[in-house]
Amino acid sequence: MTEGVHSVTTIKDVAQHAGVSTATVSRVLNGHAAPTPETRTRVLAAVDELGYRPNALARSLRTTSTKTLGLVISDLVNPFFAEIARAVEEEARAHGYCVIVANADESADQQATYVRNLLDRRVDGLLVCPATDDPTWIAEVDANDVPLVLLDRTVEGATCPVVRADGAQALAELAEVLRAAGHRRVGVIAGPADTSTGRERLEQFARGGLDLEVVHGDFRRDSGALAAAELLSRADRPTALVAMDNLMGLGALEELRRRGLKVPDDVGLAVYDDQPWFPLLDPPITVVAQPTVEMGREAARSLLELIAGAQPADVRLTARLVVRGSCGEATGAA
Amino acid sequence: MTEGVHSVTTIKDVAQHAGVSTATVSRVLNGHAAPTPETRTRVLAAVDELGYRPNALARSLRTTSTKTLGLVISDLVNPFFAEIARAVEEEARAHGYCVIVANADESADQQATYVRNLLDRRVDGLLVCPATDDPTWIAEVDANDVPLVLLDRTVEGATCPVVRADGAQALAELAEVLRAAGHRRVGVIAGPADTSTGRERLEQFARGGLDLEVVHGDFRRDSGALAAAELLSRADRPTALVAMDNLMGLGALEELRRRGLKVPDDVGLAVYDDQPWFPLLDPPITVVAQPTVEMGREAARSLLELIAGAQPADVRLTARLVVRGSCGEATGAA
DNA sequence: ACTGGCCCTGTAATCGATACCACGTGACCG
DNA sequence: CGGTCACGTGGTATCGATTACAGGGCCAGT
Repeated sequence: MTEGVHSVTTIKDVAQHAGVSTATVSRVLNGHAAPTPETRTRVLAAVDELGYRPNALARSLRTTSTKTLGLVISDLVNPFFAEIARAVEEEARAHGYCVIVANADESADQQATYVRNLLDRRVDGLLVCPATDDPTWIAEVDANDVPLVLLDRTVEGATCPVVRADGAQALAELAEVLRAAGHRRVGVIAGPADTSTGRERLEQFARGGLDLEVVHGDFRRDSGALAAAELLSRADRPTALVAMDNLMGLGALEELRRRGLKVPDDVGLAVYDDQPWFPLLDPPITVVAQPTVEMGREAARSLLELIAGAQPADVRLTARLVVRGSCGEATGAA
Repeated sequence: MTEGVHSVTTIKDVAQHAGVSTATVSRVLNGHAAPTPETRTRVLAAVDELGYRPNALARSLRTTSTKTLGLVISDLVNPFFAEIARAVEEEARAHGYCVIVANADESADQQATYVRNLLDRRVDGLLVCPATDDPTWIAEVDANDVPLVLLDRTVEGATCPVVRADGAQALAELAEVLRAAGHRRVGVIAGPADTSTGRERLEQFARGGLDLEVVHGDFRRDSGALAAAELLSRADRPTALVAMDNLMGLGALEELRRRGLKVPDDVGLAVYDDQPWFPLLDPPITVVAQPTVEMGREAARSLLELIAGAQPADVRLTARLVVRGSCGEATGAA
């Protein structure tokens, strides 16, 4: 338990202390067949006494398994992704895996760097929320034969499982709610055109048949404020705004407040992604809520299956509309 | 660049391809003295052609350095910690280090498990936001001679550097603001008594001389709602609530809304930790804002210094009061 | 009593890199 | 012209584990 001089104890020390070979120690620790109950207890006693813990690096080098998943996330400060990260981590832990979270900050470069870094560390599998459509980094993952699952967003020619939420229905309903509340011209604060979610949400919402004014943001707070500012400055200002992500929604709210515009009387508002504080606003914000926890969990499950050798199918969960009041009330004249 | 059969290329392959020894390849890749410009380019060409990337596990095993920091955080979904995590990660990256984020979920057990796991992985240093005061896990870190820095919270007999924010001044001012607004009996939703921040904030606020009703929460949302409910149900209900953490503040806000109580007329409110959406509420929430980004950055810097062999001092940043209106206006009769 | 087989254990190779040491070569100097 | 020194390079031990293989002891069967 107590080493006078601090020095990491190795399997060799344990072997010596227990009067056996390192092979035997290893066998005991890995529950392998063989060791006699008697040697077993002797080894375990030595382990305990020396406070021995196996060096994970050495072990992984030998076994080519790290029991570690890599998670590359677009933006850690985005609560949507933070929640996903947590769910992934929980599911992974339940299966004896550890997760390394890397934050790409919505940058394709940084994402590529992290993917490489995680591959270097020989993670057993990779979970990525792609920052952009650029698929070049995938080749690198494939070349290393590392299982890969895409989360939330997809990229061009991805052949790996994808886990995401489908908001088509919810966005159609949202268009209907806006129309019913008398909105005809709607300003959309869309995500980047080079992300699948950016494009899809816009496209699906466009099917609602409303007259759209579109400005693209980058899924971050400031871009939401900027986009809102631009939309609200236009000659015939839209009567409602829809932000396609919670952070841009936050930015839009800030801009509305700055301009002293009242929701929903001056301008209606809806946001993609729910947040715990949206119901606390006055009025509470109407949102498209994504099943974040399930997304994280399913993604982790898929990846673990892939690692185990199975061929999990794509997972498509459904987002749902939560009407709260920030779009105004339905008028008789629908 | 393209390997027909997927197989990881090792340094041996590169050596063979370039017609040199593995030692030379290693020297080139590590910028060591020696290699001739000519062999240099030849090796680099081979590296490029084979798409070789060194195995970080093997390298770390040999060098006993992983260029990795471990960050154990109390709760990843808490935006306060998420922001800290991001700052840590950014600072670490700037110095060529990678960060493994582990989420203890405010559980001492899970924290201990993760600390052990990170030690097993031979991180070069450890950054911990302790879940509780229990200091037993520190012995383990010390036994491995791994540099340690405590973040946000401290524990009993910690001999390592600590980075935190000092809210004494801000809390004193808050007490003054509340008093000026006519509040005398204040309900405090305090953090757990077995965390340093839980105790300190309460104690420092208590110095303000107000009549306090205290209920302890656990730094999470639900406990904030529960505590608020209890305080508001008491016979002579406090005229204001102070939540000692943003998540408990969120819970308290939800409870207030549920009861239809208006802030600040029915009950005043202040929260420890600022959040981007607090200014958007009606009224905007008065808060004690912590310098989260600086905390993360300073913690990372301290740890890196410690790793480099220096003896960084404790860092104590200051939190500041941001008065917004949720505590009511100062009345003439102060 | 001898032998075959099983069970437990130890020896040693191995994972993929780094680093120490020694060696060969060319240059420089006396 | 020979010796020394410096520099570039290769061979090999090593990091700390796992694991294939081999060997020794013991029991049972004939």
